[in-house]
Amino acid sequence: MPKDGSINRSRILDAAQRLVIENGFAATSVDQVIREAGTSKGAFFHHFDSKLDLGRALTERYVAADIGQLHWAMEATAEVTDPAERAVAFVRCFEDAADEIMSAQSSCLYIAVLTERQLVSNGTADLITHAIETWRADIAALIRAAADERGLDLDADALADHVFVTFEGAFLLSRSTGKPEHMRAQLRVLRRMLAASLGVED
Amino acid sequence: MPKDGSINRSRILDAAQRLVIENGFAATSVDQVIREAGTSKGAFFHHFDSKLDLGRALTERYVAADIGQLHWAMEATAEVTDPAERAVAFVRCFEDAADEIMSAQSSCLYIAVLTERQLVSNGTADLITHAIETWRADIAALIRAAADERGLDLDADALADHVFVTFEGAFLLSRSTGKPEHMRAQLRVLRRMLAASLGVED
DNA sequence: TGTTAAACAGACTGAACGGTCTGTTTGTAT
DNA sequence: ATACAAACAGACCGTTCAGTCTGTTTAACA
Repeated sequence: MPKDGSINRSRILDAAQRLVIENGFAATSVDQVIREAGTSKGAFFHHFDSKLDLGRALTERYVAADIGQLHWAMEATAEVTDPAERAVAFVRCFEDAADEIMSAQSSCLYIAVLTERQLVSNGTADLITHAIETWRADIAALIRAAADERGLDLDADALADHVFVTFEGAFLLSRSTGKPEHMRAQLRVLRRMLAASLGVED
Repeated sequence: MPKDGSINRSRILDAAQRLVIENGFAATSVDQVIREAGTSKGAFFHHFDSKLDLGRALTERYVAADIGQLHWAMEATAEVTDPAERAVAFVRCFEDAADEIMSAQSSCLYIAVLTERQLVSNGTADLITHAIETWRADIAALIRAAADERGLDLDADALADHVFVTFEGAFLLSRSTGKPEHMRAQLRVLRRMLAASLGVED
């Protein structure tokens, strides 16, 4: 048996993720990735069939981490029994973590992937859609419960999707202005608007 | 004097805009653009110094149209005297126009531009930031007036930015899922949350 | 300790890229 | 008519790209 290739594979993915988020997918070359990862062409094409396959693998890993964050915030607010209050607390989780998130990554991989037509039409975007639907299902369940309890009439699915929308929109706003603090501000706006919509006072 | 080059220049910009929004900037080649525009390399580099210069020109034109839409919606709601109600009506303008917007363009040029590092660091992103700030100023003025009248404590600038955030986030949501109807749904969510925040009843 | 197959290195290739250059067309002003 | 400069066409060039190919290294197991 040979040596463990997963370490090198991870290094390639790490380097590629940084480069793709910063420069875009098409603007990132395989040579750049292997240079940054300190490896070779042979290693790269041993682990990935093609550059598009790298994009898919990159997205797969990113989606898993993304869904991990969803579950983390859900568990962190499990103690809050009232669903409306929990929904607000859920958003507050990310608001509190916003600065940390933005220092770890200046933008989001999803934006780079969804920009590239090749990745959208080869099924990589479907992985992102799966993440979106997972977030939607969990959050909409909270919102539906809150709406039932409080007799509110609202589109739970669309409201749930607005969390994703706020994240991605705020990433773009931060990227354009060069001000990462927009993420925190936008999550705060979302939380306060959500609280107002669900009738939760601050 | 020679013939009018602005027609050809516009055709190049039109073709480039479609291709860049659909495929991304780096993934769009100059040859593709001139083929689609039915012109030549000579014409292209007569009108634009480089591919990056095309990106800048593309963004300049797009920003002008974007600010045009802002002004259109402001004028269309000029009759509404109450600032809070006008802010809600302003969002409703775009909600009503959502399907039309999405059939004209499946995504937003800003996303493609902000994905590309070269365009962010060469100043093209600053043009987008100018659009963002123009929207912010106009909308925040409405919100501040509404907040004053109704004694509300809220971050008018961040709330105003959330319109941009919702647009861009919804573009990405639509792009990933392949469902343009998300734009309308997200603008509806924004309108209803904004109404709840400002104390405007539907 | 020799065998084996995965892991890796790096020179190489053909195609595609952005950009250049030379020459031709176009319309207007004289 | 002719001069002229902007508008345009397309062959061409050096570079970079994704991907290939040949050979070497690595570590578990017989």
